[in-house]
Amino acid sequence: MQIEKVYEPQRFEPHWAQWWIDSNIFGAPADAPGRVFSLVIPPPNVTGVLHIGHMLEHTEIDVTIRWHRMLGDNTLWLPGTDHAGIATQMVVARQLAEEGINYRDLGREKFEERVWQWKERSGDTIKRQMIRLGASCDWTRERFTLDPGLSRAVREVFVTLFEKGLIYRGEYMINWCPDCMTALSDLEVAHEEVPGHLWHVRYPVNGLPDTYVTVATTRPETMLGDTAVAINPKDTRYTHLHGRTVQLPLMDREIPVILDEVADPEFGTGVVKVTPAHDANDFEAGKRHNLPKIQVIDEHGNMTAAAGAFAGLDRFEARRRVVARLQETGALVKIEDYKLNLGKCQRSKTPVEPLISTQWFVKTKPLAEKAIEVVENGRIQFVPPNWVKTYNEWMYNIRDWCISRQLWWGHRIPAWYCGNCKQITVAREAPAACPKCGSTDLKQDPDVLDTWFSSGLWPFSTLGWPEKTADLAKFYPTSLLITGFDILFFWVARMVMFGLEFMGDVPFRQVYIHGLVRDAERQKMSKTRGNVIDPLVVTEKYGTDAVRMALLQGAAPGTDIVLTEERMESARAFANKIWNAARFLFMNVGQASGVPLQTEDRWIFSRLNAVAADANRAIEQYRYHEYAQLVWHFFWHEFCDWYIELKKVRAGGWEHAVAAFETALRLLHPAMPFLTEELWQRLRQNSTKSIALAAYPQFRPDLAEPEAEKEFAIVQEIVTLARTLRTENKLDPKQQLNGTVYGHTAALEIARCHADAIQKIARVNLTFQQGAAPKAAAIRSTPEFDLVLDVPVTAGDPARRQKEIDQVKKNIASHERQLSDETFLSKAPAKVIEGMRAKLTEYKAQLRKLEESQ
RNA sequence: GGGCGGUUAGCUCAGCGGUUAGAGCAUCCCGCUUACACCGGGAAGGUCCAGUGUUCAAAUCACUGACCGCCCACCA
Repeated sequence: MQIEKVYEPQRFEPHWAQWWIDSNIFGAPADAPGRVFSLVIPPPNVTGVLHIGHMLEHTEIDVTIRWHRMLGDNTLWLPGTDHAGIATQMVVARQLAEEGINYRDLGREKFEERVWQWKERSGDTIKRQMIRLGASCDWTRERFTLDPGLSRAVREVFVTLFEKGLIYRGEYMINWCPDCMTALSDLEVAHEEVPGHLWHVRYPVNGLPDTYVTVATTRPETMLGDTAVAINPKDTRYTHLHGRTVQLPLMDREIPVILDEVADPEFGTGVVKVTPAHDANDFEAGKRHNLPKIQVIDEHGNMTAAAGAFAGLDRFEARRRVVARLQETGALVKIEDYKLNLGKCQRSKTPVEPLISTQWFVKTKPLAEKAIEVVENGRIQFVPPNWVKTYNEWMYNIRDWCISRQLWWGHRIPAWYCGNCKQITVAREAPAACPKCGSTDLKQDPDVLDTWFSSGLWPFSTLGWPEKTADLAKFYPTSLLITGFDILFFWVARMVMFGLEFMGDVPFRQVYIHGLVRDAERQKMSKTRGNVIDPLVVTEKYGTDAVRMALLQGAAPGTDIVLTEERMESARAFANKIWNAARFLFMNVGQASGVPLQTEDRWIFSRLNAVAADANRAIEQYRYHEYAQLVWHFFWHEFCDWYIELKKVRAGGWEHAVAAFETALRLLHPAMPFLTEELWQRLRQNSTKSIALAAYPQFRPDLAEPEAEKEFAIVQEIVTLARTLRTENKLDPKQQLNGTVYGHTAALEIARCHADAIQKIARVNLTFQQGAAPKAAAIRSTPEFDLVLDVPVTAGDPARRQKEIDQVKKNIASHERQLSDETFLSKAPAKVIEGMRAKLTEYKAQLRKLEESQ
């Protein structure tokens, strides 16, 4: 059988990627019997191409998915993409801006057309990338959040929640991004600590000459909208102000002193200005005291007419001017440096402006209660489990969710306004006439929904809900969700709430939270840092399998993943190693078959069996790094370094080697699907179509061969010690040496059995002697035997020998100390004591040998 | 202000109560041994952040502290 010398993944990876799809290897029939495993993809945003973080996520998902498929489960990985409202709208708007077009001038319809064009391209790219990365999804079930079916689900959910009173519309203080020109949810505001100032401003008290109250503020420009100052009712310092009013500087407006808990006596002067229109706390205080709300900043972030002399100014310019004016008038008492937590728009990084606005909200408390319960009672499990705390923290302190966005790209809110009677009608489809007055002058709400509203329905909307589909019956609840912690609240939490509310069941049974991909310096990857690893580039350079393997090697639960060129290089070397092992096997297969199993054959099958047990457990527990290391170590350091090397010096029996190799390929397949498919297809000793559908190796007690493992360990030990002695004594690696093994009958018997193999591998001709070894220069000892090489007496290394003796002495001392300790003997388990005694005996024997041979 | 994670070999990380603490990469030495130089063989390298405690036994558990990340939070 011919196979090319060099591993060139680019030659076959795209081929198998396409073949898997053409052969419908990954389709999950809704009517098949048997155990089901289902997972919906965290839909990537159609904002562009996939980055390395996606590749990590998809690799982890793919390993688990392929494993389940090979276990024989009816396995579904449902792929798709998210319209990502605000993010995508910004991308396209920016693109238009580069063409010199303001997207608003284009008009809503034309703009939406442009976004759809963008979506088609981005969606295609994402799909192509995923296919190239070997993601074993069922593409016949691909979904997009704006698909008609999913849009219907959105309307159904909206209307139902509205009818239940869980969605309401009202005027509240919301986070407003003056740059994106839309309302945001609390989650879309990123708080950042920035240096700022605390300006102390004094307000004259009416009716008390030369009396002032000093307030401290970080936003002096908002004072133009002050409608009160507040003091704490318990604050005895200010009882003389009760019932009074103060004069608002710059505006010359008389505002009341109110008694309210917003004022913290401990902070600043204990007096706080109240701006109900531009601060969430003040908004609440204003409601309590029936204060007027004066909006001095508009949606563009500019000062309104109500700001008097400052009208029309940008809010930051207004701040400078207000401060300057206060200074001039002597109202500014003090400027203090102060670090403040500035809320910025997650997308545009613009400081968010708290504004009063009429928006749609989801009443989240009732939904959250159930969502907390299912995690508490274990119906949903988090891996690693510490995420439960984070999840609960958020759920217990949940606040209502502002879901309306003043954008064009997204799901239109299913509400219609009557131009005649102002009635608002919420409905699944556009009503023909106003149900209240019969007017046909109806306008749909121009706003769209928060992207996460539709993402929250993803586990069931993608399966056909609200229709009662076979898919839904078969695959909901999904088995597992694999995603990043950054969208735990945005997405995971919402899916749990919606899933419970509309399906009456959890959306998934387990959530595995993966880490972040970082660079060699542990830095987060970002475009601005210029340290991003492009999946397409590295895939082309090292092969998909190698990149997957490199990612998996770092993918320990609860940790971030460091990905470096070196790691990918070494993973590629691993692939090359397997490739060449296959090449060697193929060259020899067919030669002298019919040879019975040798010790090394029994050993490798026994090892394979043990690795199968470990690999299954590792994947099951999402210990991808462990799985990667297991197969890596097995292939390279057991199969190649020992097994093949031994096979070389045996006559024939290659069919056993091929059988072991084939099993190992199946073990490796979830990690490196392309390489394993390529080699497996070349082997083709199975009637199964693809290795992706072959059985995943399982542990079988009857395949364990402890005697063969023990026997082989002695062979390994003799060979390794012979090599050590050779290097230590600076001997030519090619020189054939003579040596003697001293030891007890059992060990000698084994050694004698494999003398020919040892002779060829270690290049030592062995003789065998019962009993202890005499003094020799080149000697190495184990508890089982001594190995002496016949080399010039001068060649030894006394320093190394002394070091070894010291180490053994130290071990003996510590063991003796332990074993003479009464408490230890009375409290430690017998197994431990026994083990320690045995060890002590061994050390003593070893020491004797070392000293005798010195 | 709360919460979560981390601190182990030069680097990146495993290990998370019982033998002399491991891996990959990097380093040093020797080898083009007829699958593979994307290779083989050998070696060197660690007071497991500090302190206190629990325990017969601690890198591993608890507490305290230091330093580094991250998340959440309406004190002006």
